[in-house]
Amino acid sequence: MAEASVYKNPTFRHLLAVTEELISEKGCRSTTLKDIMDRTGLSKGAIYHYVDSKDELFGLLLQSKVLEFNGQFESAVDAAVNSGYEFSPFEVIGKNFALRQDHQDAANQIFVYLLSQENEKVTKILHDVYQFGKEKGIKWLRSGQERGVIPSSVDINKMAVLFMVFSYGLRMKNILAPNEDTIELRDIFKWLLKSLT
Amino acid sequence: MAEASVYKNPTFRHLLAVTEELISEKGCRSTTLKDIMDRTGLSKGAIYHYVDSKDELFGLLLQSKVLEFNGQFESAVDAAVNSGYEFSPFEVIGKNFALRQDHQDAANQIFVYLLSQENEKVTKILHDVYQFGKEKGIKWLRSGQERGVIPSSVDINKMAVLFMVFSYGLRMKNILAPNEDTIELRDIFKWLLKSLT
Amino acid sequence: MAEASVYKNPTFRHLLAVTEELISEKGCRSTTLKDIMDRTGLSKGAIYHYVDSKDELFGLLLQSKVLEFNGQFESAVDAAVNSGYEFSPFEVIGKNFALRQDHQDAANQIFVYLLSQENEKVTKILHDVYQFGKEKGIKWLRSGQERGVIPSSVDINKMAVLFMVFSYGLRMKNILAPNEDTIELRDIFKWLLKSLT
Amino acid sequence: MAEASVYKNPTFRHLLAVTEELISEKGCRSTTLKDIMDRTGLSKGAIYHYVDSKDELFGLLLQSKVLEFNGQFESAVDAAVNSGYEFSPFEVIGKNFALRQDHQDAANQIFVYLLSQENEKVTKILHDVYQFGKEKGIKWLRSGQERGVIPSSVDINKMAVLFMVFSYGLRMKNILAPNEDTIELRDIFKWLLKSLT
DNA sequence: ACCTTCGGGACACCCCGTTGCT
DNA sequence: AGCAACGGGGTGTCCCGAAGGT
Repeated sequence: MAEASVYKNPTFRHLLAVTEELISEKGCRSTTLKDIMDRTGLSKGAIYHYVDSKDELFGLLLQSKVLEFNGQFESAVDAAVNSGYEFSPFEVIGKNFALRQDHQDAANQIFVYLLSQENEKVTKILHDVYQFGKEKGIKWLRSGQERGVIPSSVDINKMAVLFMVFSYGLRMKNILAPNEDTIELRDIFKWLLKSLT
Repeated sequence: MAEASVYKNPTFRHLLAVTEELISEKGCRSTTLKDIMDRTGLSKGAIYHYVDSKDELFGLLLQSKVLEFNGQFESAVDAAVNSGYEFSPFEVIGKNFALRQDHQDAANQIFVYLLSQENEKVTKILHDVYQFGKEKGIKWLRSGQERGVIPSSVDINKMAVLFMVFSYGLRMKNILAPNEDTIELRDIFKWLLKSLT
Repeated sequence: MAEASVYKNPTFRHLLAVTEELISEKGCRSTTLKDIMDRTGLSKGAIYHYVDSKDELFGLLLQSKVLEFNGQFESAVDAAVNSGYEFSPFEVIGKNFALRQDHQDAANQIFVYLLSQENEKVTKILHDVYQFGKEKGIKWLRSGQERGVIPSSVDINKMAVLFMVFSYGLRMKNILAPNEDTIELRDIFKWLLKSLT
Repeated sequence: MAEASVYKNPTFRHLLAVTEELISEKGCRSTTLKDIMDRTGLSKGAIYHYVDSKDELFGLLLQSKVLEFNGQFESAVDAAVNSGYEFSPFEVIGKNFALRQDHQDAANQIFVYLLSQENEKVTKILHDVYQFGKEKGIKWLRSGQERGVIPSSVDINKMAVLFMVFSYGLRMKNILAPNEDTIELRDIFKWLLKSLT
């Protein structure tokens, strides 16, 4: 998950912002290059100067959102730790889960859209996003262990993977059956904790 | 999940079979109508006589695979029950999980592909597939309860939904990171057992 | 050089006619698909229904012109034979040479344009056109031999190939240096006659 | 055919060398500016600093090859003259013909490619190349006349033009029907000599 | 002089879906 | 039940220009 430097370029940032807007409005499949051209004011050549394909554009947008989310996450953890308040990991991670369940969120839409992708670059981005989430989870779990909230017997790595699996599964469920069978986060936590001790 | 009668038509069955082949070979996105036309020998008009869009074709193929899988599942349960042997639900459900993790499987590819879909018909099919899986899970859990393998305190419905979420999540994980963090079936069984008590 | 039947379709004939017009006006490279669409009133899809690529369209146009020219040639020979007049082969072949030297002629432009082509279909068409010309030459030479105008010692096949080479060479020269070193038809006749004895 | 001085610049020479390589490998049409950029390591701007268009680049490459060939030709003639050996024009000119028949040769490919060109600069280069070849032929024929190998009655200019026409024609034939109807050089010489005396 | 980054737009081709005829 | 003909939108490739840095 490197080369975040690209995201500094104002034209490129604009390109990403517009793309995100459009995806939120009309979804990935319906967002055409022409739409992007029209709203950014950029030409096809300009866009293809920054990316190699529409899918890569979507992929980079996803990556940027993940990167951005990471910043928020880190700040939240730091704040919780430094404030001296009781460390409440469930709130932070809960937000993460909540976001992941928001079907309209552009990042989620892109994620799902890119899953059926053969493109190598995109595959790499997707894999990076997964790794990134897992590592973040590990970090958070470890922090919980240090504070005694999570039993030290728990296999952190396995637990993190399980978190990811559930997180992704929830996303899918929310697409398939948005308003039925709402799952409470506390149920999942209960389940996971029980399973892992 | 009705109108399975359509699947009787030999031309349509041929159409589905060819489509499945192609998807297994090249993936959903790369499978074009032209490919299908060439290999079936059918013209565009003939294909559109059976379906309204390519996505619907994919959707119906997915549905047919689910229906087919159901038959196998029911037989397995019946066989286990009638054989007088110890009821071994984990084997059956394990197969299900295993299948869902097979990234090459056409049904899985279609499922993922159709997730990023706006089409109403397709949404319905996807929802049906979800419901179908959930109901199957409920049936299986209830059967377990009746035999005393599963404690009666378990909320069958909630548990079935959890299973679905977990199943879908595994599928995603397998696409994103196929060879890392492999989750063993035995681990899954362990968790399931623990969570059920 | 088969499947002349395609040329019966009125839409396709129109397509060819318009393409020929455009090439005569602006040359091959400058004739775009949009030009053809605009003037034929056909859509992109309609055009690609008949041909697989622009180059193939050009190739088929060339083929049709050669076919058409053949008809004229055959008639001319028949007329000469049947009229009882002295057989004057040079006039007919002379016309051929003259046509080949006309740089503006669409067929010539296409021919030159397609020479730098990798496309397999196009290569085949070009080769067919060559063969076709050679065979026509052979026929004509043989007919001359039967009438005693051409000595029987002449190697008909070799001579036909020489004619082709010469014909193509003239075409090139006319593109490269249109107004210099003009080669008079009478000179060509003189050479041909001398070389034949 | 002036300004050979440009060819001294090492970057430009590199540019030409790479372009020649690529054309030999993939042909003119398939050789894109991007290919050239990638292999030279030069940027678009750098390339356009030396040439005004891709066609001009190809044209200059052709010119450089012709210039280079000329050096070899002159040396060969001088060597033949000075060595005191019997002047053997057929060998030298034969090499020329042989080269022209090599379809893979980059110079030939470019030549054919540029024929269908409207660009003024390119037209000029092509014309120059023609003139250059003709003059070389005249020089050689005159030398042959002085030595009595060629009858003095032959119109040198006309003969040179005929040579060019045949040379170009052979090139075309070789593209169209590479392995059929191989023409022996001696046949052409025989024919030309007969025709011109 | 030499080279780069950024940007523009024309173009070819692919691909899905519709229509009317048999 | 099946098909040829057709429409037209979408993507990515490609050549090139402009502005500016070294």
